Amino acid sequence: MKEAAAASGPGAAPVPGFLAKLWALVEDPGSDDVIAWGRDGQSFCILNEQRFAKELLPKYFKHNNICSFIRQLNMYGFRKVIALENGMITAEKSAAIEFQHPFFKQGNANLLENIKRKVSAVRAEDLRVCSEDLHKVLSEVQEMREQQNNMDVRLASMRRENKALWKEVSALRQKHSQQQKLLSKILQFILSLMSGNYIVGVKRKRSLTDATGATPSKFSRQYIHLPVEHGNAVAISEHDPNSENDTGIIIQDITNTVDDATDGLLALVHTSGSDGAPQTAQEQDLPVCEASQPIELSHTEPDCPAQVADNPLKSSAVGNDAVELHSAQVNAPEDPASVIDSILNESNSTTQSNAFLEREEIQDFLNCIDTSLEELQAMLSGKKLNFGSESFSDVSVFLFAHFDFSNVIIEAFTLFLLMLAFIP
Amino acid sequence: MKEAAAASGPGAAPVPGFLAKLWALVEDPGSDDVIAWGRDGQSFCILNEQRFAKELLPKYFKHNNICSFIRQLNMYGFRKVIALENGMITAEKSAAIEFQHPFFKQGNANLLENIKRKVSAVRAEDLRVCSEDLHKVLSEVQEMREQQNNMDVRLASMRRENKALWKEVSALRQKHSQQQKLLSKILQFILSLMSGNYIVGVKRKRSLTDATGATPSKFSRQYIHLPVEHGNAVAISEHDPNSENDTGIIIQDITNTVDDATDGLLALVHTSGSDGAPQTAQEQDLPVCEASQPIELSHTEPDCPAQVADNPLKSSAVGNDAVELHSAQVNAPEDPASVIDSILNESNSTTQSNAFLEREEIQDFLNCIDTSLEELQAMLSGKKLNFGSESFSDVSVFLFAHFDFSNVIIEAFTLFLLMLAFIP
Amino acid sequence: MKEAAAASGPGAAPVPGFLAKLWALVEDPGSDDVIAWGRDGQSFCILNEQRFAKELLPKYFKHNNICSFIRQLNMYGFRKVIALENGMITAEKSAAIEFQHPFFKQGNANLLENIKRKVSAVRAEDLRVCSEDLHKVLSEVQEMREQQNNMDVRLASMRRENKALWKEVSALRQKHSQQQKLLSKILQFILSLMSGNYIVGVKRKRSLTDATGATPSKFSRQYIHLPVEHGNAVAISEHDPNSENDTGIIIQDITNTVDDATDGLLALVHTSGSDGAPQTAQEQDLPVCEASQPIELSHTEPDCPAQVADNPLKSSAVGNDAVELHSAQVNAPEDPASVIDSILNESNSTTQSNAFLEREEIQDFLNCIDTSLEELQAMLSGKKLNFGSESFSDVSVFLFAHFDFSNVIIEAFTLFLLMLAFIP
DNA sequence: ATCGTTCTAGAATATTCGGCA
DNA sequence: CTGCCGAATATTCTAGAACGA
Repeated sequence: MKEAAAASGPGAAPVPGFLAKLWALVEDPGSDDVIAWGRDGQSFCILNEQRFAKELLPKYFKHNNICSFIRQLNMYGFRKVIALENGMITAEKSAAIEFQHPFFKQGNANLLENIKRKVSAVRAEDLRVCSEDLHKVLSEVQEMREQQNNMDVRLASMRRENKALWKEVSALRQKHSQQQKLLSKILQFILSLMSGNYIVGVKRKRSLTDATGATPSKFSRQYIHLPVEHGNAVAISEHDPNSENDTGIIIQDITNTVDDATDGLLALVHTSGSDGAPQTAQEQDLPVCEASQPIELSHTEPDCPAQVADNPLKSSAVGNDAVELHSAQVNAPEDPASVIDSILNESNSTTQSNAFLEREEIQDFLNCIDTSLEELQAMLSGKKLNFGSESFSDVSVFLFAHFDFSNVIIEAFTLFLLMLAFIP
Repeated sequence: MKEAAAASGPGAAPVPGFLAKLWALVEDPGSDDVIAWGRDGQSFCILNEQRFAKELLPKYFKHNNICSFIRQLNMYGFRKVIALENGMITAEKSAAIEFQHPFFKQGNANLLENIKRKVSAVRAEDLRVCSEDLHKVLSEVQEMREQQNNMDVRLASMRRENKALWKEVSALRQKHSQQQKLLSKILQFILSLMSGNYIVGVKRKRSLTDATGATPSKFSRQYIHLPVEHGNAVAISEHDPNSENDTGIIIQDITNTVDDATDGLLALVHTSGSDGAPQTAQEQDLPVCEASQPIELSHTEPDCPAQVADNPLKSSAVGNDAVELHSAQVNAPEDPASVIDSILNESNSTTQSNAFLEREEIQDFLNCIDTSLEELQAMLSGKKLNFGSESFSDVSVFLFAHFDFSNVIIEAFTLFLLMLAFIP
Repeated sequence: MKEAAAASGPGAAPVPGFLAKLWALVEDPGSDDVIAWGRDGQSFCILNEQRFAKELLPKYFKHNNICSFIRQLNMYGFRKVIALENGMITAEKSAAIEFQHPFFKQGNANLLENIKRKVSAVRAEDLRVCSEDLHKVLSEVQEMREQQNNMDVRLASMRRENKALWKEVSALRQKHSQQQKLLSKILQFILSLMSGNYIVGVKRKRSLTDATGATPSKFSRQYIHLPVEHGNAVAISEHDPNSENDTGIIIQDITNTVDDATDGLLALVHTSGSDGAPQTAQEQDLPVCEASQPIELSHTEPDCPAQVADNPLKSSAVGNDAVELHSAQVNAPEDPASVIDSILNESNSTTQSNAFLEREEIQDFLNCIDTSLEELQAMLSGKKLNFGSESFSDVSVFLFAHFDFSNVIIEAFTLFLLMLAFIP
């Protein structure tokens, strides 16, 4: 009877107790009135539920509950066969219970081993899908959120970095601008030096001529002008479409930052006291305006102390003419000293208008030069030139009183003149 | 019987049929042997399952299945009371089935309305949870999406910023390079000045020698080289490949494009007439081109009018030697003028190689100095020095024909020679 | 009879009980007078509602309510067939009830499985919504994930870019610093030149005095040195609030802080003692400090040598004091020679080492010069030259001891002296 | 750890009720 | 008014889960 499981023999699949018992129950001819094979052995029927539960079940199982039995059936995949007459209200006794399973066929006990007990793996579908996916999504979202925050932080840090970079670049640009200005000044200086040379040369000729006894007064201004102008003029004003600068040799660098307003300030203070020697002082401002327009920063530094080196000119004694001349000229950009001065000063980096030399200033300068030369000529020609130590001293002072190179030339020239004077 | 539900009256909570029937069943004294109140009316018991199912159930429900009945009980929240004696296998048949519910108490029919049928609470729960979570997730996702877009924007803006930064840096680099070149040139200039100083000494000697009446043709090229070129500077037009400017003093600053390595070219053309002759001044414009290109503007200004002032050097008569010499030489690096020229030209926009002076050049320079000194020595030691007026004029030309500093030296030397000549 | 459902066999679609029972009812020939196939088996008709409900329904269902039956029919998608004669109010009682369904055709029991019971759209809705939303969320999340990764990549690339930018900026800063130093040197040089000019003037006085009969031999090289240096050294110390530099010609370059808009301050104070008075030289280093500190990169360039050379200026009387001073001082930037020297040297500190002259080389050069001069001296002294040999030699030394421009002046000055000497 | 038992729940269908167009 | 439908409940079948062996 209960050999179903045992009969399967050793090595065979151990058919669960329930199946074995069920097989035995159904097979047992003695209980056919209670439970028996159904339609051609394709299913089995419990004909008398009452008796089955109370009489048979306890013999095979630990209970007399048909519910438990049915539960087992379901657990093993058996399905109830729905009878048409089920619905009958007046059904009464005929309520037979019929179950079937693909592998529970009369005469095929060997199929039993294919019947497997269900292990809760079904319910997955809906909830699993839903909840699972949902949880997956949730975790994923959380992960992404973290990632996002992370990225946020990185982005912020990069932002800061970038700001710093901008500051750096701005500073660099400013520095560059500063340097450029300096360079420009130096170049101007050198050029003015060179041009000054020329002028001197030209003038010398004249001077010579004049010295010979000509009419110094004839020197038309323009005449001298030209070369001179030319000399400097070398620095020319080409109009930049941007029109930011229009004169002189301009090396302009307009950068972006307003900040750069800072300037190197170089003040030249000359205080040379020399006996009896006239001093020539000359100063000028070289306001270098730089139009800078920063992107966002806007602190303009008014650090430019517009420091004007004043020269008290306590000149005196002989040669004051020269002094006068000197004093007469202002803003002569070509004067190396002033150029240097401006280079050093350069603090006037106010707003825009990188006004180097205004054309008028240049004009003034040129005029100045002319005047100076004329007077020099006059002096030299109408002189008796006795070189006493004093006059000499005067000349020497004149000679070295200036800082710039053009003076050197002038000095040389002067010496030459003196020499000429000496030569009988 | 079935008034349980109906009896509750109108307006009252409509107690479900099952509860009403159950109440009636339990209350019915006639069925107390099958179903009745349990422990003090706190629960009810089915004393005879068999009879209850087959006899009573059909009277109240459309089935005779105790399972269905129990299902309903569970559906309404009734719980089975586990009897101790239940576990016994051989327990007497009287194994009663006992159920209880908080609101199913004997004598308290009014509580029944509190008993609610579970309507797939599970499903509702699940759905609720699902939907809830889902909406949570949705909102979260949406939030993240916004955040992401936000970040996207920020990133893009930073990207733009970075590009601008690159441009800036590039511009700065270029500007720097430009400056470096300029600096290099200036340095070269200064160095050449220094060396020129010496060299001039050498040259002077030769000039003197020649002036003596010797063989002008002996003028070694290099020797004279310097001064001459210098003198006339011999208008040098260096052709900038970019050809934007080729004359005049040009200091060009083209920032933006790295490639164009454009250079400021500064050509100086000096044409000085020889002795006694008035000098023709010739001026040229000094177009200052500044191409400053901000980040995006890209106007390359070809404003440099390639103005080439050529001076056919119609010099003549005396001193033509110098002239000839002049024409002969070009680009002697030691010549200050040429150095300046190159500074201004700056066409050497090679890579970085802020090529100042190559070591060999310096060596040459040193050698030059040595030679100069030696020659100077020689000259000084064996002197006869007779200066003719011609030679003088020549010298004067020589003296002023040049613009650079070396001229100063030359002039000084010349003066010295003159002096020597004067001294009996 | 009961085969409707059962007959479907195992694995077949389990036709719902209602459909099976309905099929059975309609098919059953015994009930054809109550319910039977309609128009050619395309539908079925309930011919006698009363008898059908009261006699047949209970046999198949748990009710005798034709409404419930019809409800089920509707539930399964059956539609009532409206008979034309239905509209008649006085239509005979025999008004049959006719229903039809696309898959309920006589002779095609196999189609039954296609008939689906309508499920409370609610549940479906919920599920659908759930699933729908879930999938939406899923796809969205996925999309965002991609986007995030994308952004991640971009961010990383920008990060790299930024690093490169930092490097660039750093390099630029360094380059700038280098240039600044160079410029500073050049400026110093020029200034020293100018001041040298002055000094020369002073010296001239001395020279004259000396030449008059003093002890020229006292002029040691160093001696001359001092004044010169001093000349520039005048360069004065203005106190920059930033206190980073406090002396001399200062060109300061502070990059990092935008605000501090530090200023290069270059103060030149010339204090030239009057004739015969010793000059006080004072020099200081011009430390150019560049404090650059990026946010995260932390390469602090130790470019700031915090080198403060102070010269207590114990200048005094004539001569040797100066010598002492001299020996005491090294690397006096104000000395043109040293300035140039430093300029040239400075290349070593840069990156690529635009190797100029090595300090030793320069030294060699100087020595060379000295030697040459000595020899020259010797030669000259052995001459008949009217000069006091000594004084001349001295002058020569003076003449060639320096390479810089001040020499030009010095030379001129020397010439002048010579001239004086010549003039009877 | 699998299986068995029991209680409970899920799910589909069934029945009923009520509403709507 | 009635066919159709939503909703609540009922019935049935099956499954989940706890617990014990």
